[in-house]
Amino acid sequence: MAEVYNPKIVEERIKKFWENEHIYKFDPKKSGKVFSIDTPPPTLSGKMHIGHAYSYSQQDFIVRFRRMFDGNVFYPFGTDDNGLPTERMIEKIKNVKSKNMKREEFIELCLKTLKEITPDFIADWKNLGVSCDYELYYSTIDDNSRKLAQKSFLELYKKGFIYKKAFPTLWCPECQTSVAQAELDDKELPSLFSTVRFKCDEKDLLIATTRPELLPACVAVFVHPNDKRYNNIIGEKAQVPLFNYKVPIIADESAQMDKGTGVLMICSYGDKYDAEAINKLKISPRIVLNYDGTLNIGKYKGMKIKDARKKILEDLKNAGLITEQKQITHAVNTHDKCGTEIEFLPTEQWFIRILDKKKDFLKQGNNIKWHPEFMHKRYDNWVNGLEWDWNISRDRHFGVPIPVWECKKCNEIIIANEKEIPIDPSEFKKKCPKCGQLAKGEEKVFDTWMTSSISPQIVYSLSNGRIKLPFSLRPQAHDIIRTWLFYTVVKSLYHENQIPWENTVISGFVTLSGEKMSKSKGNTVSPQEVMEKHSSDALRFWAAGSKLGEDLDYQEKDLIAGKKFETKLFNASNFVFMNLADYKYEKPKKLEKIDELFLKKLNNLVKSCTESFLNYEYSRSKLETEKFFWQMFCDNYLEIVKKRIYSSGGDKKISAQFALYAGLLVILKLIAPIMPFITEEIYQRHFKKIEKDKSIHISKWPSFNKEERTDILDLFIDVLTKVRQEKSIAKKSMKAEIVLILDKDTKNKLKDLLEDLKDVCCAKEIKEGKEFKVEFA
RNA sequence: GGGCGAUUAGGCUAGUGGCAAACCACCUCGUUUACACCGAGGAUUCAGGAGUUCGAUCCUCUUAUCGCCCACCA
Repeated sequence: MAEVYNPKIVEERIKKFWENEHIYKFDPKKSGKVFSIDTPPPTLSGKMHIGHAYSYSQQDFIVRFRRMFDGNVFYPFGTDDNGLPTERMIEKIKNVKSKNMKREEFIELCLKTLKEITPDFIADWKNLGVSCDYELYYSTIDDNSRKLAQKSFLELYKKGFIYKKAFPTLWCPECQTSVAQAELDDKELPSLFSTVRFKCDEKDLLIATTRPELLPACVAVFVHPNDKRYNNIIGEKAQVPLFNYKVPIIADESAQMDKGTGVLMICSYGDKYDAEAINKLKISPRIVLNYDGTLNIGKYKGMKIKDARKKILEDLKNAGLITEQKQITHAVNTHDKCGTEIEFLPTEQWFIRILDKKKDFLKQGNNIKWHPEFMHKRYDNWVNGLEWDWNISRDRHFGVPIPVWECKKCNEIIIANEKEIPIDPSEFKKKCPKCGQLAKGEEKVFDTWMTSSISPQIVYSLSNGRIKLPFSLRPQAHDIIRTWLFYTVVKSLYHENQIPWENTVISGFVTLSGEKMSKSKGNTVSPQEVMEKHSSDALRFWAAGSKLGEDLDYQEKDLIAGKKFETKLFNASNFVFMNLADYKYEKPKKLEKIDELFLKKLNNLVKSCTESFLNYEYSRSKLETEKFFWQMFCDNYLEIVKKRIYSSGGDKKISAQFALYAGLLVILKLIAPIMPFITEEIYQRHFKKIEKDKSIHISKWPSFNKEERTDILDLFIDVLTKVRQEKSIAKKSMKAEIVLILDKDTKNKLKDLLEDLKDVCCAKEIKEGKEFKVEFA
C-alpha cells in the first residue's frame, strides 16, 4: 500500500523547518535588487478571518515568486494594535469601559492583554504559510512606531500641514470621540418624518423633520428665494414650537422647494451643511448635545438622543403641534467601528490639511501601478469626493499620544522636542516659553491611521538602510483604499515628496453563496477549521483560483480539489522517483525526440508562468501549471514513457529519466508559491540531495528560452486522444492491443515518435493507410 | 443621483477579434506494476438589443439585473 500524504503532520513539520532554518530571513548583505513589500499589519482582533487568509495568500504568491525570481525580498510583518479598534476589542474581552477607567490603568490593561494574545494571532499567519520574515516585526504601538508617528506629526506641524481647530466635527457618541470621514458607513434606517408647526406672526409655518430632538438647537429657518409660498415672510421671525423662542427666516438656495414642506430648519448641528450655514451667517449655535449623546436642555436633560426624540414627539403631539407623520427609511452616516449614528459636535481637534492638495494626490495615484487597474478609479473617486481635512485626533486613551502642550494663558502651542519622543505629554506639564506658565499636555491620541499610514517609514527603519523608498509593492484589500492606502500616499507626499510604492495589488472579498461574509450575518467560515480539515496548501490553492481584485465564493469542493491536487502531486512524485532508482543524474548522450519535445513544452510553460507572475497574475500561472501537471505530465507524458522506463535500458531510458526529473522539478517550482508546504516536502524528500538548495523556496526560479514550437507533440497527443476515443467507443480497455493505421502525412510527421506512440497506444504495429483507423486484435 | 465592477454549463470560475474552457455535479465505459482512487469518452453555456468587422462571447453604444464605493440625510 502506497504512503498517503498527511498534510497535518507534514505542514507542521515544514513550518518548523522554515522557522528553525530561517528560510525567510531577510539578508541585508546579499547584493542585488531587493523586492520590498509594505506588508499590511492586520488589526489585532482575535483571530485571522477568511478574508485575511484570502488576501494574504494572494500577496504571498507574488512574494514567493519574487523571492525565487529576484533572489531577495524584504517582507516584514506587523500588527496594528492601537486606537479605537484595539480599545473596543480589549473592552469586549476584558468586559471593561475605557471611559470609566483611569487612562494609565486602561493603557496598562491594553498592553498586557496584547502581550497575551499577539502570539496566537500571528500563529495563524505562520500556519497559512505566509512567508514573512517574522523577525522584521513591528507593532503600531511599540516604541519605534510611536516615535515615528510623533516624528511625522512634528515634521508636518513644522511644515504647516497640521492645524488645531474648534469646529463642529463628526462625533461618535458611543465611542465618545471624533472620527474621520473615512470612518463613516451608510446605514439604511427607519425613521419617523414629522411635520411640525412653527409659528410666524400667529400663522403656521410647517417644517418637516426626522430630528425633532434638535428643535431646541434650531437657530434659523431657510426657504428658497423663489418659493412663492414663503416669499412674503423672508426676514421675519419664526417661533420654535415647545421651546418658544424666535429664529430668523432666511432666503437661501440650499432649501429645496420640493423637499418636505420646502422649509429647512437649521440646527446646531444636524449635518455638515448646518455647520457651514451657521458658520457662513455667523449665527451663534445652540448646542443641545453632550459628548455622550445625551441632551442638556430643559426637562430633556440627560436623556439619550432617541429617548428625547420620543419624548419630544409625544409632547408635540399632546400640544397639537404635529400635523403629519410618516414612516420612512433613509440613509444615515454611522461609525464603522460600532454602527452608532454620527453626530456633529463642536470640539477642538487636530487636522492634517488635505483638501487643498487633491490634485497632487491624484497625480501621485497616477504614478503608482495599480493591479487591477480599475482599483485606481476608486482611489480617484475617493480623492475627488473629499470634503474634510483629515481629523487625526481621537478623544480616547489607547493610541499614540499627540506630542504637544498648550499654554492656557497665551494659547501657545509647544511641540515636543525630537529628542524626547516617544513621549506622553499628558503625564507632565511643560513650561511655556512665552509666559513661563505651566502648559498642559495634550490628552488626545492619534487616529490609528496616523501611525499605520507611515508603515513604509516604519519598516524602512527596520531595514538599516538596505531598502530604498519607494517600496516595490503594497498589497491590501479594497476596503481600505480610502484609508490606509490614501493616507499612506498623503504621508509619503508630505514627508518625502514621492510615492510610497511602485505597485499596489488589491484583493477582493470572500463571499458565501454570493453574500459578503460578516460576523453579524453569521455566515463566516473559519480559516483555522479549513486549514485543520483540508490543509493550508488547499486553502491557498483555493485562494489562487480567482484574479486580483475579484471576489471569490467560498465553496468547500474547491478545497477538496486542492487536496486532490496534493495527493496527485505526492503520488506522481513518488512514482517518478521509483523509476529514478537507478538514475545517475546525468544527461543522456542524446535526448529522445519526444523527451525533447516534452521539455520544449515545459519551457513554454515556464515562460508563460513567469510572465503571468511578473504581471501579478498568479491565478493564470496556477491554472496553467495545474493543467500541465495533471494532463500533460501525468495523463500523457508519464503514460508515454512508462514502457520505455520499465523495459528498455541505456541511453533511451536515461533520456526519459532525465526529462522526468527535470520536468517534475520545474513543475514543483512553478507551483511552489501557491502550495509551499507540499512542494517543500517533496523537494526535501527527493531533490535536496542533488539540488543542494536548502529549501525549494530559496532556489532559483526555472529559467526559460524563447517560445519553442511543439506542433509535433501536439499532433502526437491528438492521435493518442483519437485512439483512446476509439477504444472508449468500442468499450475496450485502454490497454487493449490494437493495430494503428495512420495516413502517410501523419505517419511521416511522427516518424521519430513511432516507438513511443506504439508503447502508449498498446499498438502491435503502426501501419500506413488511407486514413486514421484503429483495428482491434 | 455619480463612479466602478460583474453577468460564460446545474454550481463556482478561467479565457479569447477566428472550433467556447478547467473543476465539481451528471451520464457511459474502462481500470489492479503511481494515484480506496485514477483514466477515457459524452451532454449542457457566452443576460437582451443595436453597431463596427469578412468574422464579436471578446471592441463600441444601449437596456436589464446584481454587487461595491460615494453622495443624498429638512
